[in-house]
Amino acid sequence: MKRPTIADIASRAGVSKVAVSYALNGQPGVSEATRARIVAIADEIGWRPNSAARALNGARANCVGLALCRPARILGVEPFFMELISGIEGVLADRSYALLLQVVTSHQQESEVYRHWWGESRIDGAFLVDLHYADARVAELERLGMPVVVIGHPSESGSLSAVWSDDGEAVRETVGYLRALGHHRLARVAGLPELVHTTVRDQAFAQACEGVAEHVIVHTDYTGEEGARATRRLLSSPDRPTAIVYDNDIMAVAGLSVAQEMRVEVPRDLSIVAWDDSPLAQVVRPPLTALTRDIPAYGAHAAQRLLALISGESVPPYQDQAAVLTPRGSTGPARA
Amino acid sequence: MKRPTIADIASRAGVSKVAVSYALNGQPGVSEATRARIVAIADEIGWRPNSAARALNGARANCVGLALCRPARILGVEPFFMELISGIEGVLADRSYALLLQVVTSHQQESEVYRHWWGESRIDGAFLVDLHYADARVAELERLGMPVVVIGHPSESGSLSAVWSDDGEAVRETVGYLRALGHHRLARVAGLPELVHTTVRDQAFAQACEGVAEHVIVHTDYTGEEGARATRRLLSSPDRPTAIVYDNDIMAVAGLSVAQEMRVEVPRDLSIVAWDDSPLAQVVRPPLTALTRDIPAYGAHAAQRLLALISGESVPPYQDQAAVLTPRGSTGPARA
DNA sequence: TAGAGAGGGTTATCCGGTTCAGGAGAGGAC
DNA sequence: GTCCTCTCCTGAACCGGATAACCCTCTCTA
Repeated sequence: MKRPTIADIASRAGVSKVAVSYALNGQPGVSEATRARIVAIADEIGWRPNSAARALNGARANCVGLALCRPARILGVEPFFMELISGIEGVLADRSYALLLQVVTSHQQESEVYRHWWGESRIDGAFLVDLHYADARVAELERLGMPVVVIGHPSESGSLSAVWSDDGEAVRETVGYLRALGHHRLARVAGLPELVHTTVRDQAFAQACEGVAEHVIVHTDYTGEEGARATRRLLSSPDRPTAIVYDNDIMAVAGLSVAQEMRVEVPRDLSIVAWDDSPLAQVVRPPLTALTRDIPAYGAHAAQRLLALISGESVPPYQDQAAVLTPRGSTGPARA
Repeated sequence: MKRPTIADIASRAGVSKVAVSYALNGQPGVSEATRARIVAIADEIGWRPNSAARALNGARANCVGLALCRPARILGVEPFFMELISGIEGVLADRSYALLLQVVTSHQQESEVYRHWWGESRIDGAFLVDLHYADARVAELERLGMPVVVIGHPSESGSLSAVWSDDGEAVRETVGYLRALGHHRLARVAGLPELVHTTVRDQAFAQACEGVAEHVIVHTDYTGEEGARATRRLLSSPDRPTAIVYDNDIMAVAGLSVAQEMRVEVPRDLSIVAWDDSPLAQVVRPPLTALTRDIPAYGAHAAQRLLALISGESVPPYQDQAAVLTPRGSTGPARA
């Protein structure tokens, strides 16, 4: 009934605990014959190393942490995090690392969670997402001295390693495409203004439009309701935009619905672009032109860096591929 | 630099390790004055109990596991799991339990993950979701003797505790509602047929329609594409249904788009109901009538049961509230 | 004033591994 | 025959807490 320990194996094999430890860890100090015998016994009785006992010897916890600070109702809707997590885990699983997850409601709580996990030796490192400007979490994590990979722009990640992608490039590609289609009045329905990547996109958007197109930016909380409200306001203005770029797909879908409800035909009267592609973008009519990126790969890269960091390597900022535009039915030439 | 231990506190306070242990755990054996002094020192130097050391004493790992066996692209789209997870964590966090998460690609892998975690004393218990008929995982987990709460129908959960909701009731309410609106040809676009809850809903649907309405059931993999394809086929048949019930919201949205693309007006020519409400259901035009349930609460209940199970209590199956119908613009009277 | 009992601490041991400092025995060189 | 080296293995200590058992010092009671 009790879980077998190396002591059990040792007594069965007629050797000491130490020999068993060496044998099972592939260390020198035992003959091949003895090693084989020990391994066979371990297999037979289904031995697994007790992670706590290992961790107690200053070894790693073989676990990394991720705390997400977003309300449940937004987390559920945004495919981003689930895809990111599954990408992260693909890498972790290969190295038998586990992922400790917690959903929190404030940055302060988030810092606390990390402090606890680290203090209790539960994790060897962590990811930090949704970077803000002058983010208190960065300082806090630097103070802890814990290996951390920031998934976000390196300009704000302090001394922490960062994995990021150039959103500016994607914005420029999008604006260029819309301009080529003849659009001169562009709008951007953006996410939370305090997030670094929102500002990065905002600035790139404003810059790309500079002198060649009128532009307006509206900030929201990523929910469909706010996306709908923003769209309604934009489409009600006398010089309404002929193209809108949304910061996520749920808002883009909401915007599409608002357009239809206002008898604004897409893409004839209005072009729509969604940031982050997803099945959702493809099932609506017309299917949404989207900024596609491989989010699981993004997560995988971050996980690789974190593991490298944990094993003592130094990890320079890593720039992942920028999102690319996938044109579909929701964008078309501007009406003359 | 090194993490403080109770030995550090002990030497500072001029007492033994044991006194510190008693003091910090609120056990009798130390005077209030000493306790206060020790707690103050612990606070000051930022002591946290080493979880590994605690776990080594036969104590709990203070951690439970959840392995999800669905492809990333489906996990991302389905708000269900994220909401479930955040509900689970609300309860866990209160008792400083952590959640170990892993996304796997097969049931076999899933069983393995649980075996490893349990064998390594990483977790004290686990959740089992997406129950199949004659599910091998149930037998496997029973064999492990690990506390497990199945989130699914108790008829298939063997000796494991179950938390479930009566999908049959929700189906009957929906069919009743559609019939009252005058619908006589109903369709159900269902999820994976091997899942227990799919069959439960299928049977309840067939039974509720028995003798009072024609009905057809199509199975899919929950993706928008298959939802769209199923809808297209249904709407192309000569005696096409006047109402369709979808097993998730992404398929319902896809179905709505297909209807619009085929010039089938919703709700005039076709009523649509989505299982599981979400912001998505509310942002499309018309907003979708949905079967609403409090998924975070569902997860919270499961977590409460799991913690009870871990602390040795016996936990009878718990039936959560059934989903309730939230009528919106996508359902209306059948045309004469 | 001895004895009982309670309060407040301590020492020793354990949990399941890892690691370090040897030690026994075989084999080789001189 | 002696000394040295190398292989293979062992005892003991340790990681950071929890816990059982015991001990000392008061205080209260008979």
